[in-house]
Amino acid sequence: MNIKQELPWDNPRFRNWVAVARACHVLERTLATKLAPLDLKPAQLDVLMNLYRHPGMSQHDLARRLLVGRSNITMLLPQLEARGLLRREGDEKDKRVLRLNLTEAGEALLMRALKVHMALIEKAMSQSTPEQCDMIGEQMRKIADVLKEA
Amino acid sequence: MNIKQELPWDNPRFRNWVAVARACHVLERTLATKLAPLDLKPAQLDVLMNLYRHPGMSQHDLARRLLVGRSNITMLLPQLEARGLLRREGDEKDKRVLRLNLTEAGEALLMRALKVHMALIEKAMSQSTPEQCDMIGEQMRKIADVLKEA
DNA sequence: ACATAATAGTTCAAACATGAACATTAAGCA
DNA sequence: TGCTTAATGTTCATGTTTGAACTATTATGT
Repeated sequence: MNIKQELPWDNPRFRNWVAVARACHVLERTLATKLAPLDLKPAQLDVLMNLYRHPGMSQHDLARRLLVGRSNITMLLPQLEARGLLRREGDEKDKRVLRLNLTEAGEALLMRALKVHMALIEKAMSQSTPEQCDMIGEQMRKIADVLKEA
Repeated sequence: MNIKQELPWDNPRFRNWVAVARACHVLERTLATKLAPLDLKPAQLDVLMNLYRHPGMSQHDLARRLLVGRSNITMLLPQLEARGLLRREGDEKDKRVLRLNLTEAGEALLMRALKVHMALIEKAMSQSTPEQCDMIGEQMRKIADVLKEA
């Protein structure tokens, strides 16, 4: 009955996932400090990125994409709207939903922030070959899919 | 001068890292709900795990391992100590530091939580071959190293 | 030895995320 | 139609995380 042999730390999957979580954490914190000069938080950058790629999103859609609660979005958007980075306009057909769009200023700030974000990711992933990098992305997408049904 | 061609979304490294971040986020949220019956948060589990592996740690060491501020530890520990999961004892040599150790109850709860955590990770990583899994861990450790100097 | 630096931990206020309860609007169905 | 159910977004109370200022203790340098 050797308990230690059954410990997670002896399990490669466990050890390797811990490494993933740590890398994520470190990159997130680093991004936060690098974005500070732009007065942007990582969460806010996520919002801008998603609105750029999916103009006219509703708040609910945005919340689901960001994997956060709807109330979080409600608290997050007014700051960005007040800074003139995005617009919230009521949908004509469905008076419940608010359509979200970036402003010019929002796009401009996004582009500056993306340079920072991109540089950081380049630095982080520069150790991996393209094949390794693609494989990682592929596995991670599978993981997200598997866990969605959990 | 096609701006779109330079966008991060066309860059494999960027796209693949986004997948990593999403997978982490999903697993973290899932873990939180699965740990709820034990009245344990992921952050608290991290504390117990680190104290199990490194008995007698100081709060400062713990904070650095968890990539978190020292004040966070100060806020976090009293809850766990009040539940009898760990002990904080002053160091004899250096009266500034508090040495942290799990109690029996702490270890017992940790073992139960680890079963949950382990099962979740097994499920998530079951899609990857052992070779892929090891490669992912290796790359992630490199990333964490590279970013520490940033 | 003594003044200065650095370190460990705490406190506090502010920012942030969360989930439940709520109002408004839309959809489904008898 | 009218009634019930579902969906969108907001509000609010709670708990968490953070960073800066603070106290107490140890290290360093002259």
